[in-house]
Amino acid sequence: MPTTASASKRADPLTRSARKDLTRASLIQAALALMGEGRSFTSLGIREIAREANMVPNAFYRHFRNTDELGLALVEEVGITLRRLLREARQTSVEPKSMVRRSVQVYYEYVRQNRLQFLFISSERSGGSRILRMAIRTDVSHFTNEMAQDFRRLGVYPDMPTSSLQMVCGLIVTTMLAAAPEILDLPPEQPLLEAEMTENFVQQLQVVLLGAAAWKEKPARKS
Amino acid sequence: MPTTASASKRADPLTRSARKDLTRASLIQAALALMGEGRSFTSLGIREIAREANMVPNAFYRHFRNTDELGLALVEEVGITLRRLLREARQTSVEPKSMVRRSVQVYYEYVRQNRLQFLFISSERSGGSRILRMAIRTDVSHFTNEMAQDFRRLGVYPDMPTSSLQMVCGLIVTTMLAAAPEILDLPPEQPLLEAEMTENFVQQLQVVLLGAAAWKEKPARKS
DNA sequence: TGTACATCAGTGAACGCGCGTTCACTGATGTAC
DNA sequence: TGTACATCAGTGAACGCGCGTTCACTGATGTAC
Repeated sequence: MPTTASASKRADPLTRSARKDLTRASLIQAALALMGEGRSFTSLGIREIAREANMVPNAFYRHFRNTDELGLALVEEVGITLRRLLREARQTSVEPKSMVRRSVQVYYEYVRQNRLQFLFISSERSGGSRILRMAIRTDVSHFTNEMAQDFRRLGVYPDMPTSSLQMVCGLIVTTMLAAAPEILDLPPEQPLLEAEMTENFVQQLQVVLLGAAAWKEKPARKS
Repeated sequence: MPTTASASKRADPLTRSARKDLTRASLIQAALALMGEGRSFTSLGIREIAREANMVPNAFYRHFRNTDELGLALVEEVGITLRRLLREARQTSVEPKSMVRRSVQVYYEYVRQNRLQFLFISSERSGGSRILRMAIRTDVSHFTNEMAQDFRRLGVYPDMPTSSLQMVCGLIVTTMLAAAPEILDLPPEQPLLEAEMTENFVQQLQVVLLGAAAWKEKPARKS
C-alpha cells in the first residue's frame, strides 16, 4: 500500500471527519505545490492534483466537485493570510517618517513567506476562471476596505471623506499587488536587485501618500 | 473541400509567402477569438486553434513550433497597439485641467476597441508561461519609458530626475493596467457603473500626479 | 514564352497518452441498542 | 460494555475523448533553363 497523504491508518485517535479535513488540506497543499513547480492553477487537472496528494484520482470528488471549487477554498485561505498581514502591519510603528519603508519590508517578507499563495492570486486574479476572478476581487476589495478603516482609526488623512480614502487605498492595494509578481520572479540571493526593487516600491507608495495629502475633493461643478 | 481561412485558391494573384502570412494571421486571430469566448490563452491547444482557423491540426506547425511562439507573436501585436495608444494620447490637448480626464477617456475607448488584446496581456502578464510573462514585462517597460520621454518632452515635472520620472510613470502604467480587467469585465450598457469606474480611475491618477508634483528626491543620508 | 523540376503550405490518417468521470467495491469508523 | 448494522473516505478498473506529434502525401506556386 502506498503511503497516503493522511497519517497512518493504524491506531490513531483521529475522528473520521478530522481525517477527511486532513486529506482535503493535503489536496489544497498539492495544488499549491504544483504551482510552485511553475504550473498555473488554471492548467491543473484533477488527476494531477490527486496524484501529487498520493490519492487515487476519483477520491478528489469526495472533497470538491471540480478544480474551481478547490480554487475557492484556496481563495479563502488567502483571505485569512491577507487579514493577518494587515494585523501585522497595524502593529508596526506609526511614525510617518519610516512607516512606508517599514510596511514595504513587512509586505516583502510576507510575499516571500507565502510565496505560493501570492503566486496563486497574482495569476488567477486576471487569468483564472470567471468565478475565481470574482472571488479574488471580492477578497481584495475587503482588504482595501479594512485598510481604509485602519487609516481612519489611526487618524491618517482625518479630513478626507471615506469614499476618497477608499479610492486612495485602492491605489495602494493595486500598487502592492502589482509588486508581488516582480518580487516572486526575483532571482534569489541578489541583494542589489532586491534593494533596487523595494526602493522603487517605497518611492511609489510615497508618491501616492504625498498625493493623497495634497488631494482635495473637487467642488461640485458650477458652484 | 471546407472553406479555408485564406481566400479562395483559384485565380488570386497572391504570392505564396503572402498567403502564408495570411494563414499565420488567421491563426493569431483564431487564438484571440477563442479568448473572446472566455478561454484563457494558456489553456488553448494547437488543435483547438487550428480548428478555429479552419485548418487541419498539424498545419499549425508550418507557422509556430508551439503555442508559446504564437503567444510571442501576439505580444508583438500588442506592442504595436500600445505604441499607437501613446501616439494618440500625445496628440490630445495638454491643458493640465482636463488632461487626465481626457487621457482616461482615450484609454477607456482603447481598451474596449482592442478588447481581446487587453484580455490577453491582462491574463498572461502574470498567469502565462515564464517566457510570455517576460516578453510582456519587457513590452510594458518599453511603454513606461516612452511615456517618461513624452513627459520630459512636454515639460511635465521639468525638475524631476529621469529615474524618478520613470518611477512615476511605472506607477501610472501599473494603475492603467490594473484598470483594464475591470473595464473588460464591466457589463455592457451600464453608463452609471461606467461613470463611477472612470471617475475612480481619474481620481487615482490625479492623486499620483499631485504626489509627483510634491515629490522631491530624498537627500543622500547624512549630508 | 514554354517546359521540366523543386519547393513547401496544407492534407489525411494514425499513434500513444493523460484526461475527467462512472461504477461497484472495501473496510475502518461511527451509531443504536 | 458488546454486538450488529450503517456510513462513507478512499480504492481499482474501465470508458470514451481530445490532445500533441509523426508520417507520407498532394498539388499549386516558384524557379531554372
